[in-house]
Amino acid sequence: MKETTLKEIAETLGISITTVSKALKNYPDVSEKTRKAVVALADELNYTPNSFAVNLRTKESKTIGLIIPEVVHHFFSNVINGIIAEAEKKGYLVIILQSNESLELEKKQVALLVNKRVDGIIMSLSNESNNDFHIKEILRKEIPFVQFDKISKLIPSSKVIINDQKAAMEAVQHLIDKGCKKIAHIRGPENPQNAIDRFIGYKKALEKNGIPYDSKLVYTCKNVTFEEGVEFAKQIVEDHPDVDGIFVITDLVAVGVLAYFNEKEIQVPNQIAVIGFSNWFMSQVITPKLSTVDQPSYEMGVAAFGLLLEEMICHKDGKVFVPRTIELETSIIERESSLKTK
Amino acid sequence: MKETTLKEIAETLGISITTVSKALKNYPDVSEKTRKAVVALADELNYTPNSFAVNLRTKESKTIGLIIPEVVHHFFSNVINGIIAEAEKKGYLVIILQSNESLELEKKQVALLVNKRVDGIIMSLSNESNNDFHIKEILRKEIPFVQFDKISKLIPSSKVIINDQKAAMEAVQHLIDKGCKKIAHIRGPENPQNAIDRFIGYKKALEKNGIPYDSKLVYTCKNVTFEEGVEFAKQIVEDHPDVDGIFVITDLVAVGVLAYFNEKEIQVPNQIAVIGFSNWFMSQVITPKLSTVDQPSYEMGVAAFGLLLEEMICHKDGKVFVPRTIELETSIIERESSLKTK
DNA sequence: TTGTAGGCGTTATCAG
DNA sequence: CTGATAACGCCTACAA
Repeated sequence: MKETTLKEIAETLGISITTVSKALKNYPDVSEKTRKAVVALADELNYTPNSFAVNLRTKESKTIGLIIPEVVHHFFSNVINGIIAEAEKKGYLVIILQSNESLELEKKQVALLVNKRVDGIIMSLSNESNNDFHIKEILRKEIPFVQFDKISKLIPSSKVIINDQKAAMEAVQHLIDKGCKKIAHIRGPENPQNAIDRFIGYKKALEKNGIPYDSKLVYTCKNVTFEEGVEFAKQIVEDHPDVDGIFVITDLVAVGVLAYFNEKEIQVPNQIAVIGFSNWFMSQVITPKLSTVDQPSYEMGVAAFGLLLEEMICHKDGKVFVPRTIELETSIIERESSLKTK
Repeated sequence: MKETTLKEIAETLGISITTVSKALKNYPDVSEKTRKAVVALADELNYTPNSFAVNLRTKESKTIGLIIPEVVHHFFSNVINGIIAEAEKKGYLVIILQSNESLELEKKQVALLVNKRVDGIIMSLSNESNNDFHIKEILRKEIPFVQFDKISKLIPSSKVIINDQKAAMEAVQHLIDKGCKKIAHIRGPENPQNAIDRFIGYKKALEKNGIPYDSKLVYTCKNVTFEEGVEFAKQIVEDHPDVDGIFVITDLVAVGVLAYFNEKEIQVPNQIAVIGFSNWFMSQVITPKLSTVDQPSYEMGVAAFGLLLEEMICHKDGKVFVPRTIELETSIIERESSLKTK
């Protein structure tokens, strides 16, 4: 299917390409008559500018890249949703890549996007990733860049985050308020900032309430899976039969914990209360319904694109952009799994 | 950040752009000596071809578009995953758009992708969409095109589907085998082909087993939500207290049904057995665990990209491509919600 | 073996 | 008001 070009319109109308281009872009210095003729013919031939050529001229692709660790993930798919919705409103399309929590893949994907000359990149780091060269390279190339969720504090870019420490503290405080005396923590991997911060929040909450911290009560996920939740739940009741509360890094793992307790008929919340993190849809439909920390995922996507857009505009105008950090509010969602009745 | 170009390399080396280009693409007619010099300098300057220029020359963007009704959806996010993984392997990037089940949005998005000159489009139609002009336009423009899941049979393109009729028949047969005598069906909206086919499968299964079809036992979702599941469950027990089995269009709605039954302490499966469709992750962690039809979502994505790639290659070579349909197998997953004990 | 020239389709500058 | 010309960066006949 041949596409119509400016040249064709110009030739059939017997005028120059320049004039056609101007007419279609409503330049003031085109006579009304020729403008109308051009527009009419363009409509008739269904003319649309060749975006490849426009890209080359303007050095813009009106496309951004998004790299996330996992697509099949309630939190991330909500973020994706926020980003693509907002991007589309502003005339940008979004290329999505999944790093699979692999640093190697992530590096390749950054290279792919840089190569593609996307106008900007939004990213949540893989668990393996940190202050690495490939990320610095994005900044060095002056490509507008926003981090969200799993960020590296060392990278001076805009960020969209929540206050993981505070949220975790509130979650643990919630358990304490409900009467828990000995609280275990199933934490995320060593490296990601949010796992670290939630762990710190857990410790701070204990400290604040005069509960001694015991490192034996902390269990560390490798892959943050349902299965790990099942396994750690088992270990916790075996190792520490007197644990009466668990703060879990994320809902998926917490659901594994509940599954084990259901199977073993361990009473939740009365014997052990459980609170998760993220407020997955799933959490409100399982039995018992899971208490959790609500994290505004869609809004994070919207905010991330907003920051990126600001930076892309500055970049285009040759202005200096000062990175900003947006911190969104979280809230405790109180459900059955933490409502002790005694 | 200025990018290095062929021109720069040529100038610093005092040779022509052509030679540089050839050297980098391993043309045979370049002396080993100059080739090495060029490659060395290119490496040093970190040269990568400007993809905008390459796009313009080759008329290829190595990018495909994907339009789906919902991103935050266990089935679709798995398909996305399959598509982007496979695409990346073959050197393609994927732009994702969400139609939100809106025909209007879908039309705009098709236009966006066509405009962007993606090399191909993969799509699952919105519920409102059918044999519409914007889809025909894709074919008219000879853009490689693959439909999956929610397809229009009238559009002559490649397709990746499951046999919804057969799968639904098997699901209902499963309920009958477990002893259900009066089976209700919560179906999807009127328009989408898969809702129609699952409904037909339901009827056929009844017929095959000599159970009279009763249109009053069929409830039609508008938006296919959890809430509709709750509401229809309520209606079903009120309208037909003797219903002993329900076949539900998809797991999300079925989970709503279970939630209502749990709340009202209606025994599942003994009083009413329930079977869903799609095998969401959620289905295996709720109580009771939901029986369902497993649908190979990741594989659908892989297959869809595979067909698209074939077509894109033919298209580039100017060969004729004959659309193909790949039908993937489904299977019944038997869990607690259909395991009557009497 | 190397280089020249033209073109992909659009946009911007500048002269008429 | 209109148009010629160059440029974006790369690719590829074709000529030298």
